[in-house]
Amino acid sequence: MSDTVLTNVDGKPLSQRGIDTRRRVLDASERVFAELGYHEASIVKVTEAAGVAQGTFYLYFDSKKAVFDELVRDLNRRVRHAMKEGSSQGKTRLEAELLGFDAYFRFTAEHPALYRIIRQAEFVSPEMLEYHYERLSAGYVEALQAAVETGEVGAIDPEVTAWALMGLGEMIGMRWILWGKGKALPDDVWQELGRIIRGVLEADT
Amino acid sequence: MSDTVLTNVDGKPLSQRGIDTRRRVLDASERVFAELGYHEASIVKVTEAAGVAQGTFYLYFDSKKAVFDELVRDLNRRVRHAMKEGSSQGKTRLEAELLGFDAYFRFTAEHPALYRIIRQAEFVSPEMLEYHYERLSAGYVEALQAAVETGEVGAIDPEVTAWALMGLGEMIGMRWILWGKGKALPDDVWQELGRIIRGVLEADT
DNA sequence: CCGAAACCTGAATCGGGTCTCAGGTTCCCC
DNA sequence: GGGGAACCTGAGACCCGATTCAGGTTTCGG
Repeated sequence: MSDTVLTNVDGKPLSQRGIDTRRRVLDASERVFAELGYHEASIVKVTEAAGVAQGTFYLYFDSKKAVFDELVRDLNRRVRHAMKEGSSQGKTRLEAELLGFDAYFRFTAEHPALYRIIRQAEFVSPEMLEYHYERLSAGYVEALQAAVETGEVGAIDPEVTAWALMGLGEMIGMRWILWGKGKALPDDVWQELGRIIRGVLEADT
Repeated sequence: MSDTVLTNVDGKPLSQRGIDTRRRVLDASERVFAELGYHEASIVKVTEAAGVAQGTFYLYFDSKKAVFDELVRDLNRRVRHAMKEGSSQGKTRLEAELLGFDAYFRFTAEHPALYRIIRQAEFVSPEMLEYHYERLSAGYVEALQAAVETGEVGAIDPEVTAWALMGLGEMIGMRWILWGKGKALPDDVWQELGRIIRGVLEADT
């Protein structure tokens, strides 16, 4: 994790003013891409939302796709951070897993852009789609692997289990957070999700 | 399920020749949309792939979005049919579930268009995205509900469980079928998936 | 074999998108 | 308070796409 210096398209480092403008454009991109989707989100709309001229966009990003890729990286970093933060409070693997899910759902509620942008990546930037899921699953795998090694959970396959948990969380999040009214998981759904995750972490006896 | 008569855009029934041409355009759409994505898939490319002129497209479909919607309905009908077919051979709920997954993975291997088109629906046609998942989950719910009622599985919530299974299947399918080389689930992954599904169907003791 | 219905054609219309660039403006150090 | 570096502007060059439509071709019952 090296801190990379922000640069303009020519590779020159930015002044504080440049850094701020770049951030404004990136944030505006998140909003506009999330609301309209990649293709409907024109550079005109993004720059309007950011309050800058069209040309300014190209001072900081090579292309429309480049800002999309960066958005994926940015959101990915942020969810993983939120999830790690949440799960770190857990005393057992199961508790940690549930807290991680909770953090994930909260993040989803606050940043629907995550879903909406990832969905588009399939065609806009397939490599970023893989990047996102690979990194997300890596976090799970690591934690599950550790839990297997300490004997806290039985003989499960961390890789397959990680992807299963990820898929299950994504779908539940879509159904109850994204499509739901309250922007939070209803209690009974949360209960049931607990049961399911418990089942998933249970090795054959 | 009423058989609907195929018509041109004015609502007139088609002759056999018309039916064939319409089908050619729809099939070409599936191929082109799956390969290039909705936005890159121009009507020019679709009609070229179908071997007809651009105008012909509009004899059978109102718009580019209309053919997309129909594609979703078509693929949805076909996966559900394949899954029902597969799971109906199962003697127990678990066995049926596994056979359903197997059918789903086979379908995915043969029709990657399913994933690729559904992903796009988020922005192209949100109502079709919901349509797809709602109908898919409905199949699960019905079967799970029945199994709960006969006491074959314990006190699980069919709705939440259905969406969890769906999400898990989708993610595993993406990772090992769509991204994988062999277009089939490796044995060890399949084993592990069995364990996971078993866990998901297990009510609290 | 004729006439109308059904089908097919593809150039043209119209709208809109990304990215460039020549010309300002602001900042900041000396 | 002057000057160069960094930053910003927005009109327009250039490209591409969905949809239409006036005119041709095929089919088929009688």
